[in-house]
Amino acid sequence: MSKLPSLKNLSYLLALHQEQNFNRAAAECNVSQSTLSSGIQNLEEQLNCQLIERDHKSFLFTALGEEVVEKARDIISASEELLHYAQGQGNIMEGPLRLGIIPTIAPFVIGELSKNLQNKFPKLLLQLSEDTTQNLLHRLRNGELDILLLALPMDIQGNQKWVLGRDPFKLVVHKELAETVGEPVDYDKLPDRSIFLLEKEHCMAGHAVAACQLTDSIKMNPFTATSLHSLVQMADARLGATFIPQMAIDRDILENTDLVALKPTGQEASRDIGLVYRPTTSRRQTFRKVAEEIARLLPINTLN
Amino acid sequence: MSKLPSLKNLSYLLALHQEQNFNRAAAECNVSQSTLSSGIQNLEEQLNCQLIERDHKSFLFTALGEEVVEKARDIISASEELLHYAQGQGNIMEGPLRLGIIPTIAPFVIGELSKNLQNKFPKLLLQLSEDTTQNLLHRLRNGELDILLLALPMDIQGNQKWVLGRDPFKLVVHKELAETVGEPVDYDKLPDRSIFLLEKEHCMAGHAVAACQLTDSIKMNPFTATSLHSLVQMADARLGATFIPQMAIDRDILENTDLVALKPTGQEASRDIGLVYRPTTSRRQTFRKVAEEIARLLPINTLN
DNA sequence: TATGATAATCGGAAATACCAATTAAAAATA
DNA sequence: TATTTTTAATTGGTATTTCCGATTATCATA
Repeated sequence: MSKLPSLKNLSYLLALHQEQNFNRAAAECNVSQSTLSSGIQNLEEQLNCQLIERDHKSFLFTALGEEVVEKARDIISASEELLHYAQGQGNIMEGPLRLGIIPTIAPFVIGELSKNLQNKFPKLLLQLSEDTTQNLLHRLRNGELDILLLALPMDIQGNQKWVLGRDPFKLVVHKELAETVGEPVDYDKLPDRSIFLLEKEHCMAGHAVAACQLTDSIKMNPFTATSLHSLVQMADARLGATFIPQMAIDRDILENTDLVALKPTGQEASRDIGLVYRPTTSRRQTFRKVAEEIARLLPINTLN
Repeated sequence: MSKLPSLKNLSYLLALHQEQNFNRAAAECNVSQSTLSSGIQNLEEQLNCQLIERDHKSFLFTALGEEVVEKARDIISASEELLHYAQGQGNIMEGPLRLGIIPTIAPFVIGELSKNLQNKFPKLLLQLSEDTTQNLLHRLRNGELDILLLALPMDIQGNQKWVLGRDPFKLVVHKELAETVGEPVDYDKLPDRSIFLLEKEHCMAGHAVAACQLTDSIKMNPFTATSLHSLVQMADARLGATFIPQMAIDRDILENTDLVALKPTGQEASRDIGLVYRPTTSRRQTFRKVAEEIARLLPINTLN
């Protein structure tokens, strides 16, 4: 049986894949360029296959090389986890935890969440990162993040998830408009193009439309906002109505406005909130405890 | 950041855990005893924790050591998989696949299965192993086996599963008894203590009792058999009736007997057949293709 | 008390990992 | 076009690590 590749060489390969440049990758690994170069050659020899196509000046990862990178990532991160685990004397709630959250959830949970985690697991080092669903999924794949807090349904690619709970949508309008619209909401009473939503990079626009059965309605305004807070300001300026998730209202996003929240049409006008992680992780237990903490903060907790 | 442990030292630890003896473990790894000894010490230093308690003469793995062994196993096997994968130029249906099957399934699928896999994936090296559910689960944990074909429901511990299909139970009686019993079966027409089952090491006894709603019936005979073929012989000798899964009947287990198969009472008198694997595996795609092949051989295929 | 088995330790030899300097080739710039 | 810069591979030498055989220390047991 041939010898296993060394973790060192695998980490060289990962750095090279990330930097796409031998010098920068070598610097990243704190070794000389020649060391990294021969490390890669060594690896190719051991694996008995071509990982990168040399182009005399530059290079390109082969298809096989890309796949080896994927697998190497899992091995390296499992090894890092083993190291942390052992150094923490087996305490799984210790060390860094890199959590990615989408912008329509983050501001309404991170305060309470980090406070609670800090209390219960003082050695856990929560590192938050706010980004769009697509970017977060990419960074999860990279190994740059450990878990993601997303709104579902969503294509989570090869990953696994727990559904933590549900977050109802409310139609938010100026109080002077509330009576005209009624409750539950009758969209026909709203002027055309008077519903404002987030730009489509945010999944919330789609979720709200689907959950509230508003597909292709002429009621939607083509102008889109980039944050829930902007939407609230637009509604407060009587430009129209909008959908705001319950968790934002619970955190007083409507304070100091003249807005009211109405229950939209549709039995279950809500989005699901889920925690997403790589199927190859070996930190399920850690993630699970975090999942429980997050679920307790949601308007409707559906975690087992 | 501290240095990652080397795969070599991790494999020394695994060998030591398996052999529980430095000399044998060293032989296993093809290194000297001193090398293995210092490898372990080295590892403890790097991980900054005690993995084994030295007792001046012998030793014992600490709780933390046991857990590190678990995690190390995953890392080593992921590395071996990477090696195989790369050496096979990325062909996931290549190299050894160690499949464990329980005795009440094995004889009725392995013939067709190995033939079909051989045709479709000639480079796949299927290594079969027949054992009880409990032993198989233990060997899966060990890394001694890759996947298990089991009857469900069953506590599969921390593992993951796919349900491949369903296998109905039939009540098998001598043809001279068939008319008395009727169809669907009226158990009251059977004499007391006339139903024979497998010994309780086999999960099938429990599954049959549950599926056919026979709990604690006085109809059961306390004498138990060790194989389905014995049960068939006993029924053929008019000692009583028994339950036989459809897949066995499909493979002509009743040939050259005077037995008939009757539909038992109960809407869904059947067992589920599932494929079980470690959650940390990185060979899901390979396993999935095997799952599809197995599902095609079952009486009722329920795999997506 | 001797014997055998065990794991740790020690010293030296072999293998390797690493670096700095150099080379070679292409790209960017003058 | 000539020069400079950037890039990865190669080379040769050094430092480090790994490994082995021999030895030691400890215990169980004959």
